[in-house]
Amino acid sequence: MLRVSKITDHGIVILSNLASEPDGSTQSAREIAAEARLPLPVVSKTLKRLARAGILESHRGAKGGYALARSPAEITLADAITALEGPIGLMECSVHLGQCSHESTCTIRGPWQRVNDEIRASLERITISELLPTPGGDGELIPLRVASGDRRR
Amino acid sequence: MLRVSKITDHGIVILSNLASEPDGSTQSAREIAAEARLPLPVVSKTLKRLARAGILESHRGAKGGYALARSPAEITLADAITALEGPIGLMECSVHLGQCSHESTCTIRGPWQRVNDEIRASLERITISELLPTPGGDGELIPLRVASGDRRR
DNA sequence: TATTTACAGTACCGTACGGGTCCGATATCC
DNA sequence: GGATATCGGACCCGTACGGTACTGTAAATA
Ligand code: FES
Ligand code: FES
Repeated sequence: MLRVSKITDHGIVILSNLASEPDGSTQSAREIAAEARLPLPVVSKTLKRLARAGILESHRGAKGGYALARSPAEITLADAITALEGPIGLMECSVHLGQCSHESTCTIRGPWQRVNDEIRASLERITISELLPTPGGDGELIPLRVASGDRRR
Repeated sequence: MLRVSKITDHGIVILSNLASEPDGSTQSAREIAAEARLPLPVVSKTLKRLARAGILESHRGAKGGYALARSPAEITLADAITALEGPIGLMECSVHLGQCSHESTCTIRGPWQRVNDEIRASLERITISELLPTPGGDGELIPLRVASGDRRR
């Protein structure tokens, strides 16, 4: 299905929730889980990964919690995905060579690489702040800048 | 990693190999496996899926085998991926609603959908024939039409 | 028609990863 | 300094899927 992993899914939701808070505010894992209506362990694990990748700041102890390490407009979807499930690579050989059993006979590596780059570029274009409803109006969504005219099937 | 499944990976390689044969020619699963240097069972399963999806024609019995059901230029990557691993949907809720536990509180569905559409559009733009080396020159690759200027990180 | 070839479908197995639990480390507050 | 709250890391478990094997069925050939 070309799906991002479940944990990434959760992570994006969490990030967008955090981004809609006044900036710099820290929330505990428990609060975040409640807001996202997700089980605490899952949220906790997700937060840990995001913190380790430097997307979130973590503060321990009482009154501790997590906060965005930088502005939502500076966090791209590619950042989040990479942090949560590793480098973006559609195929095994997209991430580093020598994986596909026999690159010698395979002529499609180059073209695949371009597809990969194109998709990564798409994901790098979108930031967390673009996922939020507009601060003023409720429910209204910021329109995305789509790369080219969208062509449905 | 935002990876396509392994079977899709194999499928694309197989399709590109078939596409480089003179068109209409059928090859047995055994031959195809030999050419792709992949274990026969894996290739066999992959071919079955592609045939069921109508991308390949299968012919049983002696002298049977598989052949492309249509021109390589008419088979997009999206077709192949959909055939091999189901509909393209980055998140659970991208494919059909009512999956994400609580769509009511989730504000990011709309934007995500656009990201999904954009990526699917990319995959629909690329055909199998574009993965092949140019028929005349050896090793030279047909340049892809990238959607927009590629911006590396 | 008998035989051979090769695809079709089903069922089975092992690993990988999402999901969950537990204990240790650290900062705040009394 | 003790108590409490919260994050960090290691470990365990169940499911899902890639990989495999087996049996059935259709087509070609003699
Ligand atoms: S598919 Fe990976 S090198 Fe060919
Ligand atoms: S509805 Fe699926 S992430 Fe919100």
